[in-house]
Amino acid sequence: MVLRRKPTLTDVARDAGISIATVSRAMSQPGLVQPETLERIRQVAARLGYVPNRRARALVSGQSDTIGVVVPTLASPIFSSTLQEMQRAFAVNGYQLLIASHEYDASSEALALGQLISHGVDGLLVVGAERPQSTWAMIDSADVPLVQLWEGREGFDRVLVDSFDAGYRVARHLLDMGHTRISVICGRLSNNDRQKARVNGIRAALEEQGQTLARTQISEQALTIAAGRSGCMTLLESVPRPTAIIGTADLLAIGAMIEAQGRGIAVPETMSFAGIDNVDVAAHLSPSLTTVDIPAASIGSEAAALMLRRLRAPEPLADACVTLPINLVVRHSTARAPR
Amino acid sequence: MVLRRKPTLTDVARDAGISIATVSRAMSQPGLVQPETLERIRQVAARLGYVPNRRARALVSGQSDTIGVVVPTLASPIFSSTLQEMQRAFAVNGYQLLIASHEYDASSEALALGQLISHGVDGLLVVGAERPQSTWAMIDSADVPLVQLWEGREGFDRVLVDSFDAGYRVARHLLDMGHTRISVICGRLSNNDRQKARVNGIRAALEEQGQTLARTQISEQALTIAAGRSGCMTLLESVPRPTAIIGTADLLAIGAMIEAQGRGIAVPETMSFAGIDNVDVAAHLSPSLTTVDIPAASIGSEAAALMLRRLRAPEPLADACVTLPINLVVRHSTARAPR
DNA sequence: CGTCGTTATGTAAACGCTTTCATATTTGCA
DNA sequence: TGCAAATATGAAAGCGTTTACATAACGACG
Repeated sequence: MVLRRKPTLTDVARDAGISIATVSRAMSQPGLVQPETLERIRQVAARLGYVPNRRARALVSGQSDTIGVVVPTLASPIFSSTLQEMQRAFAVNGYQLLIASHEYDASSEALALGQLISHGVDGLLVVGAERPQSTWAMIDSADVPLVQLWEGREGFDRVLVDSFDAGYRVARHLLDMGHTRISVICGRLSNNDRQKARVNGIRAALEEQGQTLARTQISEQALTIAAGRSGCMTLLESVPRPTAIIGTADLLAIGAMIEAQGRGIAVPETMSFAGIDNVDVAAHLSPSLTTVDIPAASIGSEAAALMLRRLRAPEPLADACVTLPINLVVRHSTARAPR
Repeated sequence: MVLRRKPTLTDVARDAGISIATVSRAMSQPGLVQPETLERIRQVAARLGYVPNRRARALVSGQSDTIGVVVPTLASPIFSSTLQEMQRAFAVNGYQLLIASHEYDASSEALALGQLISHGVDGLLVVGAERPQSTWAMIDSADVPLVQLWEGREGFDRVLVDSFDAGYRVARHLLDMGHTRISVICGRLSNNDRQKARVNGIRAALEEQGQTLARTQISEQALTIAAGRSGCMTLLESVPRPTAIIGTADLLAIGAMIEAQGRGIAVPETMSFAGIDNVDVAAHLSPSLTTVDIPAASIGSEAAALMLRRLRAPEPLADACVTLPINLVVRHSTARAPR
């Protein structure tokens, strides 16, 4: 009784003694077929286990009900929550997400984008604006709606978060507390304009106070807790020792703080620690981590909303630009600088 | 100069003064066309910005180079790392991942699976084996290779992790340390056979020692740190107070431990805490968290390997079953029970 | 009672590609 | 030189849908 081949419109049509056009209409525009015919078709379809083939539908209609997303990595609490929200918003509207990641490698990203385009996605979501000219050219010629996340260039929709400001604010907070020796642990800067902007924001705040951010005050690391620890180890060796360390991602700050505590350094009395992201665990650490809240989930839902709006609009739209607010969350890992 | 329509094989063929069949061959089996013709075709294709349309290719070849994955949630460190590895393994082999999540809702899962199937994925990856008969029927009739993750029923490939044993081992560890009042914070049990198995494992270990696991010793919560805290609050009220709390997910255990510490309870001297998962942060907490390591990333790569093997095999294969080892990681959040 | 909308259904042409089969054209070898 | 085998290309038939366009049946209306 096992069918080797999946039933098609033709199979249903034959069994129902009717033409495939009518069956097709019964599936997509039920109003157009007579109620009793409709009923018969539905029964046959159910009996055969007919499932419409979206590839064929996509081929003729030009719509695939599929959205492509390219993120740097899936293994990050930030991108996870963005994706989670995005997936939810799109699923509700009948879209599936084709997800790719590239581990901060420009050519992997280009490859992934090319594949997604050739899969015929109805829309494309990308993180950041920094990519080779050739990749942009590919996106342009694909003629597919694009929404940029976090950072974005003009000409396409974008959901922005001011990473520079995030860096600026957290640095400013520490400066206001009287810190004059602030060091930074950041993620790999290449192909990561968010990390760059955060560091630049910190630098701007420091320079505003006549301070500088020397190379020796920066440790570039992978984005893990363990890397935060090792970054902290390095920075602790500099003389004079910093009174505050900013991790440009919470995981880095968390690692750094833990490392310092492990060495008997009192946090925040002797040294302050602050991050950016506001990941789940930050609020629960001891001491709880001062950080800048990045609304990762909202980025996902806003981006989805923008994309859906564009997909539904019959004529071309001017590109939209939504900037989401960020907030300094002062907790207990930062305090006035010791004298 | 902007092309409104994407160039097709026909466009390339016309410009190169050649038939579409040859162009098609030039794209997929370059060996079959004369070097100079090939060169000419390549130039025209490049000039036109031709990208093959995979939907059309999929329609005729029956292969979409697309793999569907359905996970309970994207916002979990565990599933994230599984997905990350999976995505990498598949990308290397030219496959794209269509990812859906269902938030532990059976009907959402069925919907997602239906959509993936109708998209014509070449393979399907699912978490767990617990789903309604109708969903299984759909999977069966789709006639698509399936790999099950974490738990799985016979008849399909599966990459297993013994969740029961994970629960058993962590409970056993506490029992061996002399604990007699062990309470549990677990995730929502409905539609989550991993959580169920972990709890059952714990129960089995307890009963082996003549103990029981009463309803009042279990707190069912969402899978977040905050939920772990609130679960801990509840359990602390029971009299006599437990001497050890197991979180059936690290996030729960972490939240619980933090809550207890916040109330001035000495960990592990007065109370022990243990989790399951071995998330990144577990090793870095103070005290570091005793837990059971679940090889989430390996699950992803193993599953991908199984799927790729099946996709490449010309004839049907017997279903494979890989069980990945789990390991109790004893750290500093557990100690002998106080007298 | 013939003409005109309606309404329900059928016919057939795409959509962009792969692939079989047929048709040259070239090469190898007796 | 002749014939088979190998090589390169083309013509055309799908793959499973959607969707004009055509057709048929049926009242309604003048």
